[in-house]
Amino acid sequence: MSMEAAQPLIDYFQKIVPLTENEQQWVSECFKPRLYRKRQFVLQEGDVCKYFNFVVRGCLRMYKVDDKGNYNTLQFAIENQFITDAESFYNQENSALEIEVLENAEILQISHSDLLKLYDFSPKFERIFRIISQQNAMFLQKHLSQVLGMPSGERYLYFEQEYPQLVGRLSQVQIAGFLGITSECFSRIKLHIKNS
Amino acid sequence: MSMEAAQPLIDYFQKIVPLTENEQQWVSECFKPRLYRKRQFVLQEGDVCKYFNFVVRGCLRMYKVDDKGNYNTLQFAIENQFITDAESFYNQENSALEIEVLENAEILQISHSDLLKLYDFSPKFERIFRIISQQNAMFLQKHLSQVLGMPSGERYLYFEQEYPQLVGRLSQVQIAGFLGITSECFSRIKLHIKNS
DNA sequence: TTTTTGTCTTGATTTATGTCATTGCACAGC
DNA sequence: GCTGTGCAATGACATAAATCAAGACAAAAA
Repeated sequence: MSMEAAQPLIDYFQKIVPLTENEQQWVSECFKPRLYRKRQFVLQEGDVCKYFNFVVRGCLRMYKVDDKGNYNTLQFAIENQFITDAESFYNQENSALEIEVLENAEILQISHSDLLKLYDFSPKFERIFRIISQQNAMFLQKHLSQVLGMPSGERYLYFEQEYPQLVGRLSQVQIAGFLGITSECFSRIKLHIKNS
Repeated sequence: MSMEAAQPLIDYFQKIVPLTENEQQWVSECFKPRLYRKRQFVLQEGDVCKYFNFVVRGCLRMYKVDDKGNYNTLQFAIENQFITDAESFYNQENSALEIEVLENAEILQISHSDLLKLYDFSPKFERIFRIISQQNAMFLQKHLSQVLGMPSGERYLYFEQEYPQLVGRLSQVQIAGFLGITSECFSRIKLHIKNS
């Protein structure tokens, strides 16, 4: 694959720390582009999460299926976002989650061992992935604080406000799974809020 | 304060990456020990989270108070654990959360600017805090996947299994706040599970 | 000792949400 | 044109959980 496949990711990194030609070269070599179609899986339950994923284009979701078959969604990812089961990837152990493609997607993937090589090649990558991990933790912390104990009406408003670019792109069922409510409940809340 | 105040933290770091004498010295100087009494606050809503906190001894919780006055708890922290409002600390903006001391505690605190100095002093600290951030993200991801859409019975079992060392140390109200349920519900669930 | 305080339990009731079933609609494929 | 498919809306009903209230109990304070 040509060098420019990794360009969106290199641009992303450069906003954090400028990279030398050589470092950019390493990024291009370590991150492999891959195309996925809608409904395919980047990660399936029981498998090890082999790659740290960067979305160049498309849309994905990561969720846990519970006993009743509900899709409890932890995260969506669109252009210029990362999506990875942190626990499975860093510990290289079997995952309890799935990552599914919602819209045909182009992904840049780095393996665990290649990421370790990248860290050793330049401390800049340590910094970049420290910051990415921090941002990931911030996102999870914010989301947790919103869904924990909040009534469904507030969760709906929070989603609309926090992720306006996702509202038109996802189905109600998908958003509901992210907020920990059913799609029927979601539908009723929408009606209730418009009327108030 | 004497040099050995930071020793538990240095030991913690050494398990990730061995440190030179000089690096240990920097840790001792950047992290300031502070004593807190039960019911005091390390962070109050509306303030900026000035410090990244490491618990040497004691017990703390971080929570968001909602409209109804519930304590929606994101995290507990005991010996050898970190507790910080990531969003407020990294962005140095006002916090929506509080960090409260549940048992008299000894904390090691580093300011945001001192942490940046530490990063610039040695890339080892980039690595250490990358790994700490990863662990934090893993914890949050796991907790989110458990409380999102899971019935209260399963949340209870999950807590007992995942945090046995906390069960005897926290009150039911405190655990319930972490699981996103009321203490009455928690009490009934306990009864129900023993009988089955 | 008695009082106070906090925690847990238990019951009665209300409320929010889930569940199940049905309908309508838009869209893709034949 | 149909026909299937997926998604959203809505109604009827069931159920889980919150709420409100009371009482038991233990530990700490007076």
